[in-house]
Amino acid sequence: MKHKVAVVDDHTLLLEAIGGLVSDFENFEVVCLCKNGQEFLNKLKIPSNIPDVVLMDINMPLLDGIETTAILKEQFPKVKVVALSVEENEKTILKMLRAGAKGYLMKDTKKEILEEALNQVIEKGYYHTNTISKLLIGSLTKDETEVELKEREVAFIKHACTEMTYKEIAEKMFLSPKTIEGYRDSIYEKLHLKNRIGLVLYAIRNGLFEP
Amino acid sequence: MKHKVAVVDDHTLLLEAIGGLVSDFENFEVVCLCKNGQEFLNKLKIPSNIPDVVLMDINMPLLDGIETTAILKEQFPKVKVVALSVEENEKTILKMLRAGAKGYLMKDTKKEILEEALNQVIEKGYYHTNTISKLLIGSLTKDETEVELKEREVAFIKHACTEMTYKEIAEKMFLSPKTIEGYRDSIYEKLHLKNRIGLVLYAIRNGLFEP
DNA sequence: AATCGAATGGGGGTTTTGCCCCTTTTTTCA
DNA sequence: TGAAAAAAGGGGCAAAACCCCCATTCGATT
Repeated sequence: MKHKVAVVDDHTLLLEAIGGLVSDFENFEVVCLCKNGQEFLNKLKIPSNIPDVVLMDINMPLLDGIETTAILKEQFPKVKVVALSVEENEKTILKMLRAGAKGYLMKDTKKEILEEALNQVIEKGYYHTNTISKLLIGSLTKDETEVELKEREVAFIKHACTEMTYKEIAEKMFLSPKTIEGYRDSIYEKLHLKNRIGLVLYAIRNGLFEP
Repeated sequence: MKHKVAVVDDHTLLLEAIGGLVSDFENFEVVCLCKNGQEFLNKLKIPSNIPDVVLMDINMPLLDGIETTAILKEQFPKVKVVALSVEENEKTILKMLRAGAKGYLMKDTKKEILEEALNQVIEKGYYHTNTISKLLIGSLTKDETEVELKEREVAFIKHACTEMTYKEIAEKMFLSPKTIEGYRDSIYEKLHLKNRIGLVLYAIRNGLFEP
């Protein structure tokens, strides 16, 4: 019997194209094509839609791949998730793996590798390329002090990614300029930043701000 | 007789998947799958590889879609290019169209639309969605004063997208800090920027700097 | 030869930032 | 309830950024 595969990706063309690719594989059949996590989770209410493996994009509207994977892990722990992404940064990949993804395929994967990955996920429960394995090992040694930012700090950072001065940001946030400077100083220390340019780049690289 | 299609995309999986999709279309056959513009242009030396239509990604290593399209337009003006991209900014789309692309497909295209686009490009010579048409019209009314940046200014901007001070940038570029300030001032005026944050955002949004 | 315009560099000013120190108020929690 | 820890706010200072106007050099134009 063929293993069931679902594909979740907001880019319709890729969704259909990858679906087509998978349906050519001998051991697999496509049971579900969805444009985002929300739609996918809804479809799982019909048992015949429940797949063995999900090929999941990370950046999606409504419900992204990381959240979807986390919810899936709770509600359907047997369903394996293979992340399928087009250039992501290290932190995002790690988040996805922590959320419970059993595999991670990069953009430049051949279809034979995709088939191999699906087979391995079914048989061994996971599939990781060398690149991802190294990243995982690296993440263990790296100081995982997981700097966390407060709600107000994140709001401030978003404002800092504009041409406003701190005084203007203070007005926008109904706070004293001195408080804003306080946010800035503590953020700089936590994140080892030297100036506002560094802060803007941090915000962009970590998805706090979309340029 | 079937029309010949080439697909050029650095993401192997997408390349193969889209190739698979196209080869299912009735009027089309895939003659060429390439990972970048360089490889594609090389393959055209063999006449049987010359396609009627090229589905071309924009962001590629070695030779990107815009340059490839421009070269193709010179050497093989009969070959139609349809850009196929995953989230690009307005300016990039316009550059691609100016380079000679006859169509532009966005990420969320259904395969029926892809087939329709290919057919129309063959028959009418072009295919544009409403979104692109509006963008084209908008680009005509918009003040196309095409602010152009000098070579040195672009180099400076790239350095400005780091935590370096202007003095440090000056050292890196073997120039006086005052010259750097001069670059900055003239750029701010040309682009109507208020401060360095604005410059960084401009650089990112216009592809001068990859965050 | 005179002129123009770039590219480069400078003087001097104000504003904004970055970085110390500190106090008051509010929240949390043992 | 009382201590501790936050959040919010403040003073002051040096560095950096911003914004003027101006000088020199050098190659291209006419």
